[in-house]
Amino acid sequence: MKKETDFRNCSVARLLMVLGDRWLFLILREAFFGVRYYDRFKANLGIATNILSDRLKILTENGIMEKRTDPDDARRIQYRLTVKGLDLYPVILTMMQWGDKWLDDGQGPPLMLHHKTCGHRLKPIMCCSHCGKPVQAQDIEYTHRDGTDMLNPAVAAGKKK
Amino acid sequence: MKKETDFRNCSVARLLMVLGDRWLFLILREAFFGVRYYDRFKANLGIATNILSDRLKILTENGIMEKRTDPDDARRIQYRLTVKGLDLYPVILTMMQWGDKWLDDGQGPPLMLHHKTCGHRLKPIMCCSHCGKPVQAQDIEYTHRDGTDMLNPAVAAGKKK
DNA sequence: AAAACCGCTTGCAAAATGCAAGTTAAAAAT
DNA sequence: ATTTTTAACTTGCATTTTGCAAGCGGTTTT
Repeated sequence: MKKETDFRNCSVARLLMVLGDRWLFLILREAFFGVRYYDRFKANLGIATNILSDRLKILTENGIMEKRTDPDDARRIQYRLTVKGLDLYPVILTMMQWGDKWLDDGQGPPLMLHHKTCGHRLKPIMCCSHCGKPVQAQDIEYTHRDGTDMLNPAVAAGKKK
Repeated sequence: MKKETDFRNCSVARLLMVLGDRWLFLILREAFFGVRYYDRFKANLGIATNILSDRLKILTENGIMEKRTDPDDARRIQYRLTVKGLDLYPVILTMMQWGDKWLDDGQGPPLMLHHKTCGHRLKPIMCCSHCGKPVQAQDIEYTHRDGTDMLNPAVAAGKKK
């Protein structure tokens, strides 16, 4: 995929230009589980060292993770999620939920989430911050800020071809 | 990435084994915007034809989209999201939101969402279905169904190394 | 001082990608 | 009725990306 492509000036595309790789998401998943060290990422994911260092570089260069030398051992480097990185949690959660629902092996979800705040098992749902109702694809309309037609970006809104 | 890898029996990893590619997500984005035809996906994304047909094949083989011949023109094939595919909406939405927030070009979000149900601009948030509060990474605890330690999967839960 | 360990880098073979050209079947135009 | 156009691919090939193995340079332990 060419980096210079505009992709209809869309935030999904922008995210994918940074995170469009399986390994990146898997590293993030590990990070959300609390993993912080190179060798642990490597061991848990079975990822090749060159790929791992490349991906960690991408994540740090994009401000999603940050490097920190371990105060107890100067050889070790901590990789930690930044605020920007922590903000990716809903993406990982929604992925997990879809996998739980549609890629089940018949034994139920591999991982259970517990919501410490309320003490119950977490079932996350996407809600409208205004009305509080769950969000569904068919309830949403789109408007592009530059007036582009969503279905045919070559045609400006309101103008007929 | 090797397909046979288990990846700690995680739903995120399972999803990524199917959807671990930029193009797949971009095709899905188009589909959620209402795009249904091969030539429109091609034109809107600027994707090579062999890649597009390959990705559409992956999506249909995995039950995320389905092919349907157009009743008005037997040459044309409609690609539509299945229920399983529509269920990926929260993933796309959370991606969009993160991009809006962290990859802003200073002009605000490229795309505005309007919630038809309540008539207001949509700002989706992840909530706990039980207590209704927004979900944050630090409020969640994990338990693996097979007792695996999240940080070190080689160690069973409760056992010290 | 020697050995072990951590986080890489390098070399190279294999796979994935992107472009252009060709193919098949249906529909529209002549 | 025949030719032309259109839609959705497929194929060939050069370029790029990936993945494995081996090596390397600091830091800590022995």
